Amino acid sequence: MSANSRLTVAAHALTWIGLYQRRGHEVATSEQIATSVNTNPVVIRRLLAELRKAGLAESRRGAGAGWTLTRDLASISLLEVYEAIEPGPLFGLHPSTPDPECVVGHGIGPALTAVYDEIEAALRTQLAMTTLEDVLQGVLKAA
Amino acid sequence: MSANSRLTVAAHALTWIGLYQRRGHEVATSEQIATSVNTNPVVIRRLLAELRKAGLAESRRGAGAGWTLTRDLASISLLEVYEAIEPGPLFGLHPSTPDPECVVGHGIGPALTAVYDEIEAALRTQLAMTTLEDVLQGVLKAA
DNA sequence: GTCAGTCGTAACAACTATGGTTACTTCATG
DNA sequence: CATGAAGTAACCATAGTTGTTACGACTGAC
Repeated sequence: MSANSRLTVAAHALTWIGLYQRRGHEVATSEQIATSVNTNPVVIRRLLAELRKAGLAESRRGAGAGWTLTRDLASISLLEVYEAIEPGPLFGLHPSTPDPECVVGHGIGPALTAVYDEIEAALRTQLAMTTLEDVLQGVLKAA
Repeated sequence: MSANSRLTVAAHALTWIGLYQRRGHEVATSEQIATSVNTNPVVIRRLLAELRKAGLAESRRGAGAGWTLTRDLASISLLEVYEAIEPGPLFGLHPSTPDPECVVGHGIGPALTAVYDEIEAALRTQLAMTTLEDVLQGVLKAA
């Protein structure tokens, strides 16, 4: 898979809004964010719309419109961002149901599901350990 | 999406070969494996070819041809299988280089890379904890 | 009320990855 | 030589991601 940049762009956008608000601005426009991310504003709006569904961002319409965070950067973990934008499980099972007559075909699904569950739990634990405030601090340190 | 079933099919195929050999057979054909996985033999051959490059499987041609494991199931971890078939990193960075004039655009790459490295390390640690023998035991227990 | 600016969304194209299928070649053993 | 299976190329279909254009909906400023 790979080349899945959705988490990167989402973290970038939220961090950008957070820093912008911290500097005294009320709202950030999708065009401003898109300039920083180097993409199209619609891409930003689509992604932020998913984050809004998860309660992480809000949007205002009309004149002087734009995006705001609903919470402080320090209270948003990468896990919340990940869950807001990544629907499916990390590893999928078989495209077609394997042969139930075969011992392996019959038992491999449950066996792998147990393993995958533990792996995803570890992934989530790791994602939960980093907040967007941590990301912002990393950004400022790198600058 | 995910629907990334490559790890599932690879683990299934290797486990199947291992059990088949344990039962006294010398080689397993891609058609036999494909029947258990419920897919096309070419799909199995393509995937096993990648595992052969990684040194996990071997193939014999000609009459009486087929596939064998190079090592015991207990000595093959899911991490080795994963690395043999998943080329890229779990999370990608930006599709286009973000704005270097922007503080966030400039620093977000290194900041996220550090985070992603830790996450992948945790994923690999978890994958390394399970061997194909563990998978086979789970399969037999489920049956 | 009008206007301007911005979000909300649909629609489309391009690209990539995955999965499935057919067809043909290559090879080694009996 | 005949046979059975791997090796591989060539497609097709599907789905996800990214980028783009276009247009409607909304709201604050005037």
